[in-house]
Amino acid sequence: MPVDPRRHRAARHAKPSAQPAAEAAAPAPRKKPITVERITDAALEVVATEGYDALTIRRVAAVLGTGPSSLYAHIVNKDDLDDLLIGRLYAGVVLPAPDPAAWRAQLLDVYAQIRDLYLAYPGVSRAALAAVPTNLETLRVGEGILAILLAGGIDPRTAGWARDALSLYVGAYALEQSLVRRRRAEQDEEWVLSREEVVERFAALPAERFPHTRRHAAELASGTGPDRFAFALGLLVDGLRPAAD
Amino acid sequence: MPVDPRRHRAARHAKPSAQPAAEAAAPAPRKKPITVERITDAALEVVATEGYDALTIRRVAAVLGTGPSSLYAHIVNKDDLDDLLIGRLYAGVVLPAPDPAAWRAQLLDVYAQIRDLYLAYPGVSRAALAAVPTNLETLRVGEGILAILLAGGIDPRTAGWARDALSLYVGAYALEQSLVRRRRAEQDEEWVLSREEVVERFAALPAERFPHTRRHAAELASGTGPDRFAFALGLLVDGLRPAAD
DNA sequence: CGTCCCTGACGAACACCGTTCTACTCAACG
DNA sequence: CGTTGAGTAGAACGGTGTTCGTCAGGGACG
Repeated sequence: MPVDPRRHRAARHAKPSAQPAAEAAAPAPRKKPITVERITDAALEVVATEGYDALTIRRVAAVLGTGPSSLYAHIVNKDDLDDLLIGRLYAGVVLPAPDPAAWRAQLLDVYAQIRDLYLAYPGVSRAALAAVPTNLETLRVGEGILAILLAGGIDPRTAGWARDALSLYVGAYALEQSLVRRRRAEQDEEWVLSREEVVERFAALPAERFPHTRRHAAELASGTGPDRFAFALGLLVDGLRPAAD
Repeated sequence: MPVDPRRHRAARHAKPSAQPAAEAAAPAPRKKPITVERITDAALEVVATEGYDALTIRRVAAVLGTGPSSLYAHIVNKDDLDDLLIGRLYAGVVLPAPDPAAWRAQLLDVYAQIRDLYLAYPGVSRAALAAVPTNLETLRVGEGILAILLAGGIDPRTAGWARDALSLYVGAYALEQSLVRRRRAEQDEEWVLSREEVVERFAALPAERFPHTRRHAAELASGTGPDRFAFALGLLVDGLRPAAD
């Protein structure tokens, strides 16, 4: 049995039943052995250049110059690869030391980091939304966000729920934004629209069925992606009131 | 050319350049011809019973007792099938007559309908998040939501952005919820956890790296899905203030 | 009535996907 | 030197979306 990648996977998650985990420091590989490290690198490269939809086992194997079956000695699954990927991504999130005076700004900053990460790797937010929540790196970021909220005087239960809501929104926002950009990139289809076209099309709707969409077409199409992002996060964050001010 | 399903697709969306669209009312099909209607029915049935992941062209064709290629005379794409699906789903959403005195409750009611729809057809929210926003049925529901917000005195631009944010959150919520339920259904894996197990695992995290997650494990795992849904929607909706009260 | 033609249905096939089976290489160890 | 076992792969299986070429059948027309 080739070391059983399931064991490696377990080590990347909150431990089910504290095992000391047999230490095995591989000392000096000679040529270029396939490692979880290199697989993750290759996967990240694929996602960065071609988007998450292009992230297939075969594509990653091709980057490493081998066949698909070679990866299965190191990863369990495609799901496992996704897990590796978002672990690596979240490892890059820098968490501020919680400052009770600036908790809102700190929160917005961390989520802006996550958003930019998602947008830099188009489509990964899909994997992030589907990720098992016990990945150690996502737990680390979650702990950091929780720390900021608690420092802001938010009670623990509310903080946990707010963290959930914010994470869900950011994931969905990035997913939609990635889809829009992809559609814009494949502009061979006629389904991509400029802002003016959207306004025009809304304004052309039958007045009796779509009076408001018609009348306010310009306002509906207004605002850039980041504007809408800031608006939604503001709504969520501003609704949080420190307990016993 | 077999009628070109692209034309049918276009008819289901906000029109790009108002064409009268040649009327062709097929009067009396004799046996059981394949229609867009029947394809949509079959697709809905598959999703309801086996989830969105099981929705494949072949699966739908099998329900109709034919091969996969037969569908391509009526639909353009798998994407088109998704479009049909969410159009049908949204057609079932009932929109209240906007009441300025009850706009918050009306808003929550409509989004609860959408949430329940998504949860009744596990995974469809993925298709909904990816849907082209010009589908006529989604436009109809969007118009209804907009009407409620405007009746509540929200200014048009804010209303549009709020509608976006709410829709994104509801979609992401339903997606995550569907995934959780699916994982719970395939409990052969050890990656499914009861609430007690989650608390236990959080409490077992290293104290120096995860102090808050550890201490507030119970609060973090508290609350049912609907609780968290209501909390997040409350946060978003309560942040909206009628202009010039 | 006979013929044509066009529309919808469909089987086969293509390229790709995740995953598994099996064989093979090759360094480490007794 | 012989054995072992971990890591590397090639081939294959069953699945996916989509396209191609064929074919039946019925309405239109001479």
